[in-house]
Amino acid sequence: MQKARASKNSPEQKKFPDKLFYKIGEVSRLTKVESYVLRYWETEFPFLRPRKNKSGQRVYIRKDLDLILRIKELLYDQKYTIEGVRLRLETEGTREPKEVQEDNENAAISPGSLQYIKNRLREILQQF
Amino acid sequence: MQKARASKNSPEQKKFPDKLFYKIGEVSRLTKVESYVLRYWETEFPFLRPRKNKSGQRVYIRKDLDLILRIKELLYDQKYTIEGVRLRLETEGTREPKEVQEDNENAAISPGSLQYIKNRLREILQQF
DNA sequence: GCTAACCAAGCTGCGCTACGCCCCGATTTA
DNA sequence: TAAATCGGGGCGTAGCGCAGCTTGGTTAGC
Repeated sequence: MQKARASKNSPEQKKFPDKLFYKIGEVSRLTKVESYVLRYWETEFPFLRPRKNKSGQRVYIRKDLDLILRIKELLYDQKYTIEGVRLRLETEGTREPKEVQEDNENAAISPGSLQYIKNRLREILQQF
Repeated sequence: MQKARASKNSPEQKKFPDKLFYKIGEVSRLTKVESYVLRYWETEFPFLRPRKNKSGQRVYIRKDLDLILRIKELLYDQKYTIEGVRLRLETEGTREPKEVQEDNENAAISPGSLQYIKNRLREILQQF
């Protein structure tokens, strides 16, 4: 009952101070991701491109923070590659979980024929 | 109506020749994964460890082929890291083990000979 | 004086890949 | 039937290339 995957109004949202803009240092502290990693991610994720102010400093907004946390989770917890994260986040709006039900194990001898079994037995014996 | 009969051999299943054992070269051809990659995966995925026959050659079974295709999809399509695939497959296996129903289709075979063959089969399988 | 920007170069280890030797099984020869 | 030959796998391991940071150097704003 505690958490339901950090959505729009989850209590976890509270941990970010209520301000409109964040500089890279703040973002780094809040998300526990080093500044240089944030700068690097920018080169890898086209959808993580904060604006810059007059003097060229990055200006992050709340949405960026959520995105950063999501990337962090996919990369470090779920262990996707950067490309995997990119793929996944780009197609995330497309809600299609693709539930592929695994087949059961039908490995063994099922068809009811003595001849069938004997053939398989020979096959096995050839292994030796 | 016809689904009752088609359950065991779904269309996808047909792509593998119907045999019990495969050598690494065959597996490589069937799954389109190089032999040396298969050997490498063995060092990374504890659940992909084919038996070896007397001469030390790997002996894969059908279940391994399915597993290999699954790994391939996670690695190359979804772009997980190897560790990510491992995590995912290890927790995925914690589903329902699915009770295996068996031995009720043997009516046509004379009970005596079937039992003999099964015993012999087990005996052989122990050799691996 | 701290923080940020940019760029280049360096580092680590993941995920193969190449290499050299060995063995199996089919065919030939005796 | 056995022995000999031989080519196409199969084996394990060392080496390699690049993904993903990480560091260092320099310049500039608050």
